Amino acid sequence: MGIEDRKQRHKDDLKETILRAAKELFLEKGYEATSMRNIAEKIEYSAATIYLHFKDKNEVFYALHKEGFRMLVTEFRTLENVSDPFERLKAMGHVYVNFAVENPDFYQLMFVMAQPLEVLKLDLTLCWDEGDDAFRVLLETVIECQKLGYFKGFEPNGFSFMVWSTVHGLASLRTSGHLDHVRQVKTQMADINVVTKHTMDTFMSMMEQLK
Amino acid sequence: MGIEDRKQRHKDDLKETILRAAKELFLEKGYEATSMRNIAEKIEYSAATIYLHFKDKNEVFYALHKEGFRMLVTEFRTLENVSDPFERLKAMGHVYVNFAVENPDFYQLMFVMAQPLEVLKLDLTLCWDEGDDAFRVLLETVIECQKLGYFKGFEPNGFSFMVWSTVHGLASLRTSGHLDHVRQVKTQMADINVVTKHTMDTFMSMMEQLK
DNA sequence: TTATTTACTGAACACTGTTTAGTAATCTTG
DNA sequence: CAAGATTACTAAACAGTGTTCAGTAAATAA
Repeated sequence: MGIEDRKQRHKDDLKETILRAAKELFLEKGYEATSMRNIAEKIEYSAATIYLHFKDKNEVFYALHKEGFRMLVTEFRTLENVSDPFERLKAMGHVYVNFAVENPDFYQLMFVMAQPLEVLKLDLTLCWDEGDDAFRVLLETVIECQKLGYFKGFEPNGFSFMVWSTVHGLASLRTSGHLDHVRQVKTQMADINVVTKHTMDTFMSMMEQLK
Repeated sequence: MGIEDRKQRHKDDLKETILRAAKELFLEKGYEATSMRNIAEKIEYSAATIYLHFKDKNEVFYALHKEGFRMLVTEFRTLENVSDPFERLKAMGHVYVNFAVENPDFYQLMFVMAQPLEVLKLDLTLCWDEGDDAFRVLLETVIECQKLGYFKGFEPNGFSFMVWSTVHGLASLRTSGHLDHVRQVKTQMADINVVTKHTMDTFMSMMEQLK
């Protein structure tokens, strides 16, 4: 029995071990399809043990939610050395959509799923700190662009929300499969990556014309 | 074969009764939280009976999915008498977002949830006919706008995908609560409806400048 | 040495979607 | 009319779910 085997080995941070296993399973099979027993089995503990470290399945979810934002913000940080703010804005768009495509479950976790109300109210400041960071980076980039003459006459908050909507909308339609469906039925475009890029490029060149 | 007709009618009645009950429960408690037994209980049949009319829970879902699109397309049709295509495009945006705000579960059902792959492959043409209709209406409006000099030099498919992304992104961030969260933390805007409208107006006036 | 705390688990509870074997009632046919 | 076939339906079971809780063995403290 695996449980007996495990007792022979020494234990370090069990909470972290649970998160690593949960992350792997979530990214592999999705949130709904991963059971607490699956996670427990993977780390050779009983399911009940997870409840000693996390209130419920949602709390495991939110720990990873936070980690997802750290990943995204880290990727955004690598763009800090792109000096031209409009080029940076374009790069941010691509990083955002690529992140969604490469980590669809994390993306779902972070931006698509509606937050259960209790957690939203209690952890409001806690669990979205990194998300707010990401928005702040966007807003600052928009303001920088405006200093260079882009988006003249637009209120920066509204403009940032609009950019976020477009990029998030594209990421969401892309990862849900709806974009691909309409591509197949309505267009002659070769594959989903072409459509994604084409849509993004259309938006970027639209913004470029607002110089 | 009047008797055959009557039998078929009775069968259709029950199928419709199931859908009405499922719709009420889905809109009230959401898809995941509604069980087949819940639906059965509501109409005072056994759960197994539902499986005589629908292959599985997903098929109930897709029947309503289709109905949601019929509702949205119906709302779009009322805009056909708006003669100016750019005004019509703006109105479509508002109808779309309002639909999402007023029917968040239907919206989730139609645009947010990732389609289970089997159904996507089998029912591809069937279950999204109305969705494709909605996209076609958008595409035609974009083309009409271009005839009036808007969006010059943009490929209409890509432009339509971009418009859809933005409007869907706004609807999705709005209904998930993320938009409201960032509003609270980052802006001084009064309430979520103001932000939603402001974001939409920003996008519309951006498009207007492409004349 | 004894008492207490810690770390963990097996089993149970109340659910879930789905299948199947079976039952009554109705319809068809000899 | 009687017997067989068809229909409409269901109770019960299966294998799974998230979660709780009583209980246990080991480590630590008194």
